[in-house]
Amino acid sequence: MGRRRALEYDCAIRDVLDRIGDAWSVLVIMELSKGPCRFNALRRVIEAISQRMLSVTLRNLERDGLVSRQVLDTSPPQVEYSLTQRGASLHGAISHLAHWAETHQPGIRTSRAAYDAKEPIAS
Amino acid sequence: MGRRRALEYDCAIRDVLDRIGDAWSVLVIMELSKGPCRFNALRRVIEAISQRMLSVTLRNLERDGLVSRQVLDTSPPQVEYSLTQRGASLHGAISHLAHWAETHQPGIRTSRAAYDAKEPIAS
DNA sequence: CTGTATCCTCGTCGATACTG
DNA sequence: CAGTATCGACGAGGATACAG
Repeated sequence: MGRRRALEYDCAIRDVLDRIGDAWSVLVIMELSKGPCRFNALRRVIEAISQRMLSVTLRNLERDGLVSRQVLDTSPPQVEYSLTQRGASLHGAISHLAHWAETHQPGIRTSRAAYDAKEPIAS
Repeated sequence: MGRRRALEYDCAIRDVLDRIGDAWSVLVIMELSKGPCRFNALRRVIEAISQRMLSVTLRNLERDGLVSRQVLDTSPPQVEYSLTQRGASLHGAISHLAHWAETHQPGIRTSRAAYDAKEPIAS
């Protein structure tokens, strides 16, 4: 799955990062945390995602029991995705990290700018 | 910097995940949280990492002000890396996620096994 | 010891076309 | 509407060689 396993070192955290470290999983989780959503509705909200990646991302999340997939018996058939309890729990944990990120983002941006200023693109 | 930016959507959290979502940053932070460490010492601890990736990872962490680089005036010259306060703070946030991971890993493994059992490798 | 530069492989993802 | 299959392009990263 994805990139080569780093080590046995800290399996648990790596498992999670392998899942949410990718570009889209977090966005999907964030969106689903607002409530259930159908496939194409998600596509519209997360504009930049390709059909393939949304499909892959949802399947992986479902596989880990973070998202549940409910086929609605309508015509044409619709599929509704929603966070499971575990998914909601992960959303909470992510929020914690997101809070850290928001708190420290200004400082990080400053650090980056300072660093880049000293190492001028090295052409 | 890795992959294409997803969206403006949730910049802060994406910034962090772009940094720690990769295979090595978390391991480096974990290791440095135990105390300062030199380049090759890190290499030995994180066996699977290539020289190049350790270098790249450390530089990125330094750029974000998460790790500080201290050149020791010895012969031959040595370089000691350590977590900054911000880095230590991030380590705390990661630990929170790691705790979630450890708590839920058994359930996730179970879910995966159940899922995979239903979708037999499709060869 | 602590890196950087180059090359090359291999996985990842977007585009496209097609199915239920 | 909700996907899957195939293909091709791109880029991350390992190996290696070299530099300070």
